[in-house]
Amino acid sequence: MSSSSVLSSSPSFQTFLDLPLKSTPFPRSQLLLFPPPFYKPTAGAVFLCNSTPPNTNSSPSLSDQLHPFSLDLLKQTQPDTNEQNQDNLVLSHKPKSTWINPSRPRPKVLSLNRQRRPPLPYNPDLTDLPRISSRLASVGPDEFSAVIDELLPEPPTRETALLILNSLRPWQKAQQFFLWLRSGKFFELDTIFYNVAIKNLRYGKQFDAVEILATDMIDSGIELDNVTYSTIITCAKRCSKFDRAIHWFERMYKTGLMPDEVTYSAILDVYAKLGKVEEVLSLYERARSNGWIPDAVAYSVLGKMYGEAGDYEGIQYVLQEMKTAGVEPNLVVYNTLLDAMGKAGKPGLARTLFDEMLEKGLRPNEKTLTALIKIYGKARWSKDAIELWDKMKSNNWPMDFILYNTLLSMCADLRMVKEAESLFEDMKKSGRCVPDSWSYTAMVNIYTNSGMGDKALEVFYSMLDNNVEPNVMSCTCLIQCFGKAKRIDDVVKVFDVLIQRGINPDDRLCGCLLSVIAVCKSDQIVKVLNCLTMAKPKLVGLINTLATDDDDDDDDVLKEEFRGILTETVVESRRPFCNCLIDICLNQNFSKQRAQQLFSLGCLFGLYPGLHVKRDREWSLNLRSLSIGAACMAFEAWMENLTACVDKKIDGKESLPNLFSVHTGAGSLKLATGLATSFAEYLEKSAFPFKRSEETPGRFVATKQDLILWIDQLTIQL
DNA sequence: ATAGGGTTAG
Repeated sequence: MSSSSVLSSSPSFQTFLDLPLKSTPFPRSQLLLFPPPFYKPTAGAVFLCNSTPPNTNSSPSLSDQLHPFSLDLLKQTQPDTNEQNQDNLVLSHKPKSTWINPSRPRPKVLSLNRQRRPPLPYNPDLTDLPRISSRLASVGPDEFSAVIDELLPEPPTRETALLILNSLRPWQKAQQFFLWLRSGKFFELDTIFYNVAIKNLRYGKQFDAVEILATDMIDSGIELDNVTYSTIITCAKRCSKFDRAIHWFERMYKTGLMPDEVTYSAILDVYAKLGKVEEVLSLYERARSNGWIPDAVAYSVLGKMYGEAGDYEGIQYVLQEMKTAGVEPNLVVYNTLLDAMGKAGKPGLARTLFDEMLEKGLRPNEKTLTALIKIYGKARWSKDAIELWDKMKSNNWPMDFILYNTLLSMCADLRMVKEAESLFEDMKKSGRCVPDSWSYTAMVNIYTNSGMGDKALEVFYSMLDNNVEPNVMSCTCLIQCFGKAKRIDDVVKVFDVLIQRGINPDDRLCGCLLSVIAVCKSDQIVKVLNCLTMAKPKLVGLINTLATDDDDDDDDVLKEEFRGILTETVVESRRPFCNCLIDICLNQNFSKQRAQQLFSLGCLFGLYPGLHVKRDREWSLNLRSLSIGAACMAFEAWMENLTACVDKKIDGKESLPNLFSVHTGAGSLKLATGLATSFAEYLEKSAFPFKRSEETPGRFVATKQDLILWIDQLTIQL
């Protein structure tokens, strides 16, 4: 999971727990350290003339100059209405495309001409090359030097050396060969040699070595050109050293070299990967006003960025910009935008885009189809998914193992058991794709989702027989399934396999074990607790604390113990932990007070955001994503609150809304039994005045009158 | 067959 979603999912949690904040890749102040461009200013680049020479930090940076520019844009496109202002704010970041061709020319940020490659000289002694290459490819690191000497008794020509260098993998060989060439001094190693060497190091993600080479170039006075910079920047990006990528980009301006569009798109992608949408847009617009006609690659970068942000308006903006610039989307752009549409939750528009792409005569590839299948699966559009699958077969569109696995996962989500089985057979017969742990896990998932535990176990064992390493998810699915079926011995059996195989039980799996403990009979609990002791002993300790009645002053003990566990738990498992622990307290007859304490700690730690919604006419309680026990605790706490509210406002009842509602959700395919049913049962057993809504499944309502009447009765009873 | 940028699965 990405760090940004960790940050955004529960901000308040971090405050309370004093979690170490996941730091952004580098501080904003560094991000804004663009170089002071000191290249010869073009006409109209007035403010650039005033910038001081390089190597001082006091001059206005390019981004300082860009910053007000983006603020200007914000002002120009300020939304004129205040409805949906959240969405419009996003829109307002996107400049209108009429921006090109402004009255005053803007200072240059990129060169409109790509760096050209000199034509290659004809080289007659390339005939030996295959022999040399294949030999070097097969030789181990220890003999490498000796084999080079043997294969190249005569110094190679410059061209042969370049060809060999280019073909060497892994990076250690390329590095060795490069050093051999350098020490041999057969000819001067120019920029091209360094560029090829850097590219090879990039394959091996050796960014430190890349920087050493680049520094070496600088020290030796070898020119760094656009190819050098774009390779360094993309290497930094692939190694997640975004600050270094920006450092080298800045250095270009400092040394007076203009990036061309390749380098420029590379840096756009760096900012995009950092989620710096505004910076990307400023750079994009700035280059546009320089007369840049971006190509498909640049638009793919923009599209991907908006996809990651789930920003539908942004995707539309990209499409519009392409039209304005007269750029036709190619297959990659379509693939990116389709995926982006999926991430923005727009399956219908993805389908339309796909149709448009077909109409243009483009043939989808594996990635296109993977994106679409994922979207249809997520949207639960089984009809469209099956239709697409038929089309894939009849058009003989390409399949790869990722697409197979995506199809299998979709079948699991949509409970398409038959289809999954035939796909799985297809895959085995295809000859090209061998089922991997992902495929087997999808099959396990399919069977466990449908309650077919024995079938799932069968697939699980066939995975082991085929020497495919099971992953933790397959174990989690099985444990969940057997837990629901109260087959505790099978739960333990699966857990044992996991331990034997040395698979690390992750937080999800521990959450699953907790949920098993919540539902199993008391004489079975110890078996599961034994598993949990191996997986996460602290949770067993916490359960012991919960089993002990609170003697008034150990409130903080529980709080600190729980906090300690949550701090080291991944975000997406924190709420499930709390849910399950509450269920354990209630189902295993620990004191109810413990369940209440857990719930309020959960609220304190920000695990249950957005529980209450107050509108003028209706106050509601959103119990979706709570377990039944947690839902009851939340509901009772809410009722207590409402009672206090009504009592306080005894003279001003008009400030209360007319309607109160509780939402449990109707229960998706995945949670077939659903919270709604359990909550309805709970309400029936209690005297609370809420009734099931006739119109909306998963909704329970009470009027203000109901509530006041109920409270009055309570008072009389007391 | 000799150097650079973008797209695929819980």
